[in-house]
Amino acid sequence: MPDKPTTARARARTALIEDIKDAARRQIATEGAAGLSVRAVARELSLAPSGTYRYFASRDDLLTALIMDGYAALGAAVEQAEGTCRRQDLLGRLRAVAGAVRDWAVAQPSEWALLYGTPVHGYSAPAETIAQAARPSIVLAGILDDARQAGTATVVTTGIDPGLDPAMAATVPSIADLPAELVAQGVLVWSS
Amino acid sequence: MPDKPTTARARARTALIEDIKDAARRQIATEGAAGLSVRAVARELSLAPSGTYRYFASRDDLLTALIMDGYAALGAAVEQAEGTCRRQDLLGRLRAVAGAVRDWAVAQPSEWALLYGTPVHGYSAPAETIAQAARPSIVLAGILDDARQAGTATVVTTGIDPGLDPAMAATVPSIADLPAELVAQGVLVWSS
DNA sequence: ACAGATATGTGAGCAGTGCTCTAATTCGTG
DNA sequence: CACGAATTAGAGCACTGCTCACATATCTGT
Repeated sequence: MPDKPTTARARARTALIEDIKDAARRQIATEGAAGLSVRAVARELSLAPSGTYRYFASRDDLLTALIMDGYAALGAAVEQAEGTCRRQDLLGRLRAVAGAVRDWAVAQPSEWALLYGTPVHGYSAPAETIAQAARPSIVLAGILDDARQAGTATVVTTGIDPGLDPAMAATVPSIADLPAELVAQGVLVWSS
Repeated sequence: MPDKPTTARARARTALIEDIKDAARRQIATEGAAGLSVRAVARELSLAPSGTYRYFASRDDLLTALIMDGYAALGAAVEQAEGTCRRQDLLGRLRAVAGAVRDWAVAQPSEWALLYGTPVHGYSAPAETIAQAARPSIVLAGILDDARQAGTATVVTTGIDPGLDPAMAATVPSIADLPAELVAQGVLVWSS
């Protein structure tokens, strides 16, 4: 919760942080996540390369911030889409979630690649990202939970070989179907 | 068909090329594709950084060679696996192909990521790679063709939403099932 | 067997990268 | 107004991909 009467310097700081992230996003869209250059961002904003380190401790930190923003945006989109459906309409909620993911992915391909593409370098997601990253899965779990309580667990269970994902299948037998659907969409998207 | 009486220099060349690729593969396995460093492989082989450029014109060229090798190996594995099945055993051939892909992917995760992960930087696959890349798909197409001729085209068509892949579905209506299966496996693999 | 052509390896050097550190400047507050 | 804190600039280190001129080893035609 940001205080309203913030000092001019603080406002400048948050604004510059946003500028940096925007420039970085722009650069990622054209050069790819691996081509993100702190110096290039600095150039685009006409400030010294070392200046950016006052706002992001490292290139990976910047990347993490972008990823967090991405997960938050995707999570919000998914939650919003699912919220338009009646709670009993399980299949509708499922389709809404899948559609939201797909729409978001095609609308922002570079962001999608950032979230679900092959990890960069030796980058490992910090702990604080998983909370945001889990949001779509939480929505999903909610639907499946309602489905199980309704006794229609196998509502859309397809012919996917159950042995494919032993871990998931063991915990929640009916979880394999939608991930497959999402995954198919995702791959279609980031492969084009 | 390599001539047997090759000159000593030529043999040294091909050997060194193989050494370079091996070192690069090793490095990719630990650092990721983005962390491939020409200088590092040069160090590992105790030769001058510029020396490597006698064998690969650029870092991207090296990467391309590794990708080609990967596709060739995967294609060979798929073809070999499918070859062990009787031609009439369509479902068996399908499972053989899917299993071969999965086994290969788990056995060489870094190679798999190299082939089907998010593209690196601004790297675009040269034309000569597509021939190798198509080999698994060709095997697949062969099975599906046999299936169609046998009149059992919908042998394993699952509940996957046909609208997901309009292009593919339009050309070959029954092609959507196995790719989904493969894709699910692939994502499971490279995400771990 | 001996030139001459050719392939190979070396080292310096350019432009770029992430990141650190020190010095100078600007800004907010007592 | 003056002091302390946040911000910026700039130099510098170690690394990257890549080019070039030069020396060396190897193959080839006579």
